[in-house]
Amino acid sequence: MQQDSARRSNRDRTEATRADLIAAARKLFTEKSYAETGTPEIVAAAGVTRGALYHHFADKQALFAAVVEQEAAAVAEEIEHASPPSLFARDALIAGSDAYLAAMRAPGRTRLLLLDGPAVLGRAAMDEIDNRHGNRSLREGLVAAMRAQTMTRLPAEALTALFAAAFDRAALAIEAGASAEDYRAVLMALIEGLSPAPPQAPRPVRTR
Amino acid sequence: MQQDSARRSNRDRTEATRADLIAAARKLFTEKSYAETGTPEIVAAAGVTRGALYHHFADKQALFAAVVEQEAAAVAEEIEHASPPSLFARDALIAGSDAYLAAMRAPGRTRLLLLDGPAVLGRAAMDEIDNRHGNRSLREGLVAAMRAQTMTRLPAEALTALFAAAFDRAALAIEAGASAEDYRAVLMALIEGLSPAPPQAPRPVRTR
DNA sequence: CAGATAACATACAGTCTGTATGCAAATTTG
DNA sequence: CAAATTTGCATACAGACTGTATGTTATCTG
Repeated sequence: MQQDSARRSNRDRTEATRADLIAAARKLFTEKSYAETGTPEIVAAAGVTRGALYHHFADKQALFAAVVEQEAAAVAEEIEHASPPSLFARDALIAGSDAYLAAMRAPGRTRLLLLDGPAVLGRAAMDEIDNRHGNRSLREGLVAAMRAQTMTRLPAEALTALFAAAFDRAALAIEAGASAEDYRAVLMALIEGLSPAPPQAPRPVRTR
Repeated sequence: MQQDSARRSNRDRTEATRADLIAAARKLFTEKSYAETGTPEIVAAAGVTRGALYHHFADKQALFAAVVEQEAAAVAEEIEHASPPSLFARDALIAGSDAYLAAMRAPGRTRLLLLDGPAVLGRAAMDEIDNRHGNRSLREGLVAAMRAQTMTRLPAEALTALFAAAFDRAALAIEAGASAEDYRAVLMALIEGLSPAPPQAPRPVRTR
């Protein structure tokens, strides 16, 4: 009768405490910064001790990486949920853009994913995470737009990265209080600029 | 005869040790990251003690801010030096772009200015620094291009920020080993995309 | 149902940051 | 120009944090 909680399998225990740690860390990392959040505070919020943390994660960075991974997945999921994939290429791009900017309004997300993430894990690691989640749809959208609308043929990798960077900066600016419409307008103009289809003007692309 | 070094005015001393501290910090912050560089190491390299550091700077962040400020100024100076301001709007933009990408190849600069800077000081503070230095010419170039070539009329603030973000990401990618030509091509295409007036010779260039 | 192993908690060592204190050189002041 | 004061900086200290080592209990295995 006192064995209610003791009847947990080892795997369940691991899974539960890992989830608790990630959840507590996520809350704190989005409220404060990575540097300002100490492991004692995290484990206290999770209801365990630092022993548990260092049993499940190599170090503080590894826990942070798990949080980032989860949050990036959440953003990607929100986007996918908000933008039905069966639209015309450019419409899908626009819908995805708005969904991304909306998703990044969740408190602390910009700092977690756009400031602390790159600084703590490095740009390469963040690229890897992004490519596994959100950027995939962006890249596909851009490639589709390029293909469908004779968008200027450009290296997909670089194009995706630069657009992602612009979206990221827009999210940061909007959170800082800048005009969301201004940034949205510029983003749309950038997309539009690469899709010279509407008027069938001869579009020379001087790259050098 | 033993008073050679003691014959320094107070202001000279301050200036000298401040410069020594910033130089030592710059070297270490570009070799390692902000978090990995401790104040004991910095003061040792500068030949002073931590007492001097905390006498001249409020905290480690303030010293870091001074380093960032100086480095941003150096980048801006390199750009200005490399791109004569008396060219046609778009040519000036292109020259400035290349100069920026070249300047950011200095070891550790991308991490200092593009990763640690925003994370440690915040995006707002970095924007303030950027606007005081490098971004000014970018903004002016964009505005000039908009004006001269009937470039799509867009909010200058947002346009500048998003282009700056794209350039930043390009610098990071190039340093990470990505194809500089690919990124350059995309950047040029983005600029081109906003200038619907074809120059003169529409010769399509293979960018890939 | 022992023995091994996994999931923790506790204790410890090392390092770092920021502050407080002390002292000598420089500057100011009467 | 001597006394008082301020400045520049070194040393000493307090608190906190990270990662590791050790111990203990619960689970899994043969």
